[in-house]
Amino acid sequence: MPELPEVETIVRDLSKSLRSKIFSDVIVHDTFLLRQKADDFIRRTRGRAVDKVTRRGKAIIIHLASSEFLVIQLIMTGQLIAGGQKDKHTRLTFVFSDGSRLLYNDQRRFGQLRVVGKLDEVKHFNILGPEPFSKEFTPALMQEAFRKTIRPIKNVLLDHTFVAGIGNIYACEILFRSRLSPKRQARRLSRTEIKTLHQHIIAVLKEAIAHRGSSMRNYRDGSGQKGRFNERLSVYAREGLPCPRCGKLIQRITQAGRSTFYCGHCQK
DNA sequence: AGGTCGACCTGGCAGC
DNA sequence: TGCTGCCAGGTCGACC
Repeated sequence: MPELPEVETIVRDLSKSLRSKIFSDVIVHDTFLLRQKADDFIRRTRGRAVDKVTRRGKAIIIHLASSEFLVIQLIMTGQLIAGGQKDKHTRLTFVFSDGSRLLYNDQRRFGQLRVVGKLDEVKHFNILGPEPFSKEFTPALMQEAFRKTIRPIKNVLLDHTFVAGIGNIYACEILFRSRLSPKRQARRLSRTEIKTLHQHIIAVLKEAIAHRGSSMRNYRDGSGQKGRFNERLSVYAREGLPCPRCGKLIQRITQAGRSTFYCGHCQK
């Protein structure tokens, strides 16, 4: 479900709404999503104060005052909703000492939650590439990564060991803005094209955050609201509609088992 | 070793 | 209405 901009929106909301709250109870309605025994998860959460909330890639990290971390990966359909009514997709209910509640809802049950003492206990974090807004994510680093692969550029953008946080929606949008065909081999990109791509990765993600992310079906922010960026999508989920730049029809192809949307006329 | 594919799970929607 | 098949924002492991 959510990519970097959606998770960043949730993290910013939670940073305010959870500030110095204390987990007074955790009700596990569905143990399937927990990466540890439910009693261990509850024991390490209950009674703990929230220190701060951060993000790594598409994962939400709630720093507990106990120096442990509650790591939440929403994967496809996970939602964290403040207040609201429990429904059939509510998998956990977090109760705070001031009486407020935070629901974890997840239609497809792909989400993962765990409490760890150190972040490197989460295997996923150890293979994750740099954050796109970090200093280390540079055109030079991209060029070095591209040199080593024969894959098309779309597949490389989706590879979280290359850069963290980009998913299918933003991979398509970034390539559209960069006027690059998703089928181009990454290693064939020129220095100038890589620089352009680098700029658009950052610009598109920042713009999406400014619009509180994109809501296709399930994404909601911490207040249960939809994101507004999907109104600005140029190609994603727009097969057969006119390209906003040239008017030719948007095409859909499959790459590495995922849908790619692009304009065959102005993405070269 | 790099790259692709299917599995994971649930539900919405189109087509018949 | 009810069935079938396809599709979905991600990640992981099996396999070539």
